[in-house]
Amino acid sequence: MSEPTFDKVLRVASPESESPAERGPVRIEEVAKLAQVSPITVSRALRRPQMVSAVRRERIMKAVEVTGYFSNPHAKALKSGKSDIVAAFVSNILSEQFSLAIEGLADVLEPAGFQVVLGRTSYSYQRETTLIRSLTAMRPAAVFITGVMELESNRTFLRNMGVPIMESWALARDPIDMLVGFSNADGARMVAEHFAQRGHRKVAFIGRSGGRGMLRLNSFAEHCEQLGLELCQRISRDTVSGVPEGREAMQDLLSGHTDIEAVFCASDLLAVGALLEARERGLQVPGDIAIAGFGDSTLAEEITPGLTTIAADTRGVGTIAGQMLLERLQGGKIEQAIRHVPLQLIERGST
Amino acid sequence: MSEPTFDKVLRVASPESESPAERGPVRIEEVAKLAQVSPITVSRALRRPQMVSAVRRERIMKAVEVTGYFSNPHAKALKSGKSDIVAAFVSNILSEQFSLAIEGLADVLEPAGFQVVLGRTSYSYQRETTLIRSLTAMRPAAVFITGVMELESNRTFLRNMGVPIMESWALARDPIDMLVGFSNADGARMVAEHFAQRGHRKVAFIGRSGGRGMLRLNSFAEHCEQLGLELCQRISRDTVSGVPEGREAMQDLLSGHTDIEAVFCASDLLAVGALLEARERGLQVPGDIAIAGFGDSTLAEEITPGLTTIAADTRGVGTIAGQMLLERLQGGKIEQAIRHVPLQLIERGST
DNA sequence: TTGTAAGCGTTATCAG
DNA sequence: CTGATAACGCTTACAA
Repeated sequence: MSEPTFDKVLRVASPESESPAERGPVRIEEVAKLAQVSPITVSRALRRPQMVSAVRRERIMKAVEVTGYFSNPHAKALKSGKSDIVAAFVSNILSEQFSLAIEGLADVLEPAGFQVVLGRTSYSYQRETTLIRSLTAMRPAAVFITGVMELESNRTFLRNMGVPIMESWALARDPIDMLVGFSNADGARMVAEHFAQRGHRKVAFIGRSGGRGMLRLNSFAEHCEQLGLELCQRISRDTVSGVPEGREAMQDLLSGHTDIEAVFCASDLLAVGALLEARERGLQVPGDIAIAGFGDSTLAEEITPGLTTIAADTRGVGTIAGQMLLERLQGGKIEQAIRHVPLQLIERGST
Repeated sequence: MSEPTFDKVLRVASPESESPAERGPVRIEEVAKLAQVSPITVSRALRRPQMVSAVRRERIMKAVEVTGYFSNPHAKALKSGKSDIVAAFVSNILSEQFSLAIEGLADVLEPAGFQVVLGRTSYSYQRETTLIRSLTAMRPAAVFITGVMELESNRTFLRNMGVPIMESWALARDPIDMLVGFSNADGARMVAEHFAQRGHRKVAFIGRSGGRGMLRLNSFAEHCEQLGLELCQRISRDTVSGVPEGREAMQDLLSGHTDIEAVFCASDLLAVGALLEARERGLQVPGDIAIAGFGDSTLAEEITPGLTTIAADTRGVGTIAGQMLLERLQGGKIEQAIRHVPLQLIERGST
């Protein structure tokens, strides 16, 4: 292998007034000495400024500035039994939708002084259980979950922590504590109605056999029946929902019934796979077969033809979750523990 | 708004042998009492098992099991001055490439008992500086950065922390401590060579005006000259590199020179935007104009025609970073502080 | 409004 | 190899 070429990377000079040569972290005592008060007064000035007289408060703030003091979160957490960490459980950090929710959450919580710490459950109960142990060891101030905790033992464990817990995504009836989500059932209904409006009769479903996939299938099946649609085939897999899986599922579908008019895929990635496969086999989309997805990923917009899909405001889920958690963290009460975020059917070229 | 439909969400019964009704976290003292040793022996048995006799070690491990003890990370960090946290600075958690690197990093570090904590710098020096303060307050065991720290003051600050620091992505010459990256310059060279091979003469560039965009432009320009290609137009923007920006840039490009044969876009998203715009204006890709990107996002593969692009093993960057950090964390020495990850040109339909 | 005293749970240090 | 002791930096409880 030839010698790689180095990149000339930008370097930016320090702005004025930088911290003097670091000689280890500054402790509260140092600030106290400089401000001529006791350490506890510094602590108070920083946490509840109104508890300290204006004169001292100003002296303290100046001293904090000068020394570059930053409270040691471990000492704080050890003494108070509670940290400024909000633990967020995410099944898959590569998911655009989950990442958006985390962004929304962090955008609300970070300005309030909380640190969002991500834990990856990787869709595994084993990982989830391990993770709960290690994250709760950090004495988080609150917990957010992109999804619903399924294992009863983990639900109990979280409940017993005594901190605000926010589940999300599916609109489940009995959250551990609070929940913000959209109704998978409603989304599936919208697709069934859309297919019916378009005059399709013979339809099919592609999705995962568990979790959200199942929720979407059940509702889709139910509403197809109500609307007089014939659900000819249901392809449920136990695997990940990716583009390749969508292709495979479409192959299976087309090798069976050849008169399917519309397919509902429980995720956009599956739908994209299905769409690519259909077109490669010479089928017109939506002429020969209409395809709808779920999730409104960027892919749905960029692909040709655009993918009709169910859009959820996933960043909004994170934002609302953050606001509710913050309210509780600041001592407030939440009257409505379950918040519903409506879905929307986005019509594009694929149906 | 009509009443939303609730989802019937899966619940899974607890497996056998669950922790008994939680009555607050277990402390090391409790374990010690049960195992009939002193707390410090428990601590040792957990951290350096070989320092404790086999008999006691077993008694202790059993007691840990029975009580469900999990060491309090705050007490540990407070006393030892070092936590099990690895701080990871990411400019954008929505980026597929960065997320992959984080996955790779966490996959290596988590099994070794470290917690990867993400901080979002959002491409802002301000945010980055604030974040460094709050993350270093956690006394991380190591630091990972998706990118290179540019501000000199922040570089100094990190260096002074005295923990392993890993920068990444660009192949810069003088890292704070360690670095794993690929050569942006090499990637741009590959594209120039590819265009030359294809017989193109009049080429253009679209990218960001700073950071990686600039690196790629400089190298591209240099190699175009060497290869006898004419770099007719360079469109550099100061904004985000998204699909809409790619469209706009392509509009600008086409409103100027109309005889451009090939365009190198410094990111896949820009390239996708450019590609969509070109096709909507009735141009054949690659017949009328060839387009190449950088990054090999999933989009590059799924779009029609497939996007020729420079692929980097970004998960590999995270994995290697994790391995090197781990080596250092376990007391080892790293002889080669800079690791080069080769790039690869993926030929698809767009060129 | 401010300060004193004590201790959160762990581990470094030193003694045995 | 094991244990007693003290201390990490902060905040709760109480007192002034």
